[in-house]
Amino acid sequence: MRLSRYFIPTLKEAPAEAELVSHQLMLRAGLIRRLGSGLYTWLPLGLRVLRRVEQVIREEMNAAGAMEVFMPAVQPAELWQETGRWDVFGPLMLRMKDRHERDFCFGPTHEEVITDIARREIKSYRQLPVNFYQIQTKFRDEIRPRFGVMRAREFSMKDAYSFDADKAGLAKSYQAMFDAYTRIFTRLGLRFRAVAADTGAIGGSASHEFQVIADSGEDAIAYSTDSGYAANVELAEALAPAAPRPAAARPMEKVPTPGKVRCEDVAALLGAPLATTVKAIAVMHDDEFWLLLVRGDHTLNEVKASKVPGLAPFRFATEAEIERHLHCKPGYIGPVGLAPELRVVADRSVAAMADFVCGANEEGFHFTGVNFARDLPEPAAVADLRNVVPGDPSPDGKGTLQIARGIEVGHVFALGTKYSEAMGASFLDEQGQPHPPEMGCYGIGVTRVVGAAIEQNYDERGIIWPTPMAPFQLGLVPIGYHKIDAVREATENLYRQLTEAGIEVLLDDRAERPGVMFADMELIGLPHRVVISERGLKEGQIEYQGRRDAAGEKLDCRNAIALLSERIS
RNA sequence: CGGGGUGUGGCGCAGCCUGGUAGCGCGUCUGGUUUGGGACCAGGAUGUCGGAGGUUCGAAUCCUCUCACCCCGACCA
Repeated sequence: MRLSRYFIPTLKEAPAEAELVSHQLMLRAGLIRRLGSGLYTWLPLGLRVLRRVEQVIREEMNAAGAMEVFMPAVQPAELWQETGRWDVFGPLMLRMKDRHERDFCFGPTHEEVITDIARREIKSYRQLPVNFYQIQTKFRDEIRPRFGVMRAREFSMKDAYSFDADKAGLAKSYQAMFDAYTRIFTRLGLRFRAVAADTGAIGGSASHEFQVIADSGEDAIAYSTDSGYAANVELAEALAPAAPRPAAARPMEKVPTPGKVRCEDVAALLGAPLATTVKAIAVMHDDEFWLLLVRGDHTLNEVKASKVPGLAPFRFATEAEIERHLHCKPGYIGPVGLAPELRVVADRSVAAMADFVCGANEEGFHFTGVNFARDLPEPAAVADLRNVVPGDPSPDGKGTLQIARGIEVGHVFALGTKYSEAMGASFLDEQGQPHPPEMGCYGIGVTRVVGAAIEQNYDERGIIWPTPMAPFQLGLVPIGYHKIDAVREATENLYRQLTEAGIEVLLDDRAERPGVMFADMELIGLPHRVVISERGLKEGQIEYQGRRDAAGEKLDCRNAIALLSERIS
């Protein structure tokens, strides 16, 4: 490709709208342009990268036995009403009406559509197992689109759906996808980790997220220092403290804490460690008022809280509700002296505390030296309610946990029969008995992968593409292309030979100064660069430099093609 | 949805407080000189100052409404 006839609108300065490095670089390198909030046009260079990612995905999905299909982006509401998700999805789903006033949505996902195919077409166990995938544009009306293509509203996703005759088959299909994903992200040159993930309200037997490790990631993942354990913090279990609760040693006292609303402030005022305080979090389940207790230095994990029997779905209580039930303003509430009908759930670490500090249910006062059994009843329920923190013991008993940030680029999910049952899909087994197929679904955020790759691979000069994703393999930079015949001839010669060798070359044949060409080439991040100059040609040499190399290296013109082919393949 | 902020040429910004009819850098176009790290000189083009309404002799500037975009929050007892 000749740069003079190609379209790569690079920018010296990053537009103010971009905060994340990958977003800035994608704009500066001329990969994308924003159309509206969470909506991006992929320009030619960006699209080439996207196609590269898709290619790797297709190869590995096909190798894993999945078959590509292409489903409609726009879906009729009736399908979603069958599974009840027309109402469940809420404002995240973009809805529209056709000329007949029929309801449609722009598909945020495709379980309903593929299950509709399955119930029409899959009638016999002989047709199983089967796995369909597509690469499709999805739309999710995110609360807050941000970070460019990382959290866009319209985005490209590879989604696959497996159908099996039984749970053992599903486990196999799931593993096959897990392995395929591992190969895909490995081939793409990403540093990633598969982590156990929450199965959420959907249930199911297994779920893993594939997280690209990056400080800018929106997800927190916990991993063990000494074992393979890794899980999304939403899911990572906080074990109960190993030591039993100490005996009460101090009397309960009410102390004035005016204006001290946060645990940190109360602890500082009293000169007590934060870990000796307890915060009470008021939540509502319908009309029931619940108090959740976590240690002052811990934070509530809402996913875990929603797994407490009887609590889901819950929301945080309003100030008025808190005053009605506790006769006290938020900031001073606590578990002592509660009306018996109020429900209290203590985190495991709170249940092991003695002589702790908590709100006195009286504005401006806290209690110190509080003890279960003596000053208040033992908590009605004890559960794992908190987010793990670095240094917690690993749930598998090996080592301690550390926390890293990750960008979720893939998610595999064992669904079971939720959708097949809801939509009446069934097949006949060997005995002629009908069963709903066991389903799995498997997603990869294709557009997000591009952003995530940049987050992991850039320097002060620009992008550094992992080779399998690079839009071109090699950039050819002639110095004096338009002035010096020898340079132009050598360049054209090399360009032709490299192209014939199957290497994708971007030739910078613009009449630009060398500095501009170098800067642009580094910004767009091609892995290999060759410079051709008059002075080099006189020595019979050209100059090669890898994008990560500190300096160039001279190659003899006569065997340059062979040497370059070797490096690039 | 709540809070904050920003909309001025393709990009980055100044001007606004204290009204007088728009400016800087980059980019872009033309000519010339340059040519191994984002050149220099000269000349040029590009703005309904997000939109609507109002105040005023006069509005980018003041007022009202509105739209778009960005950031933060939604972990709080």
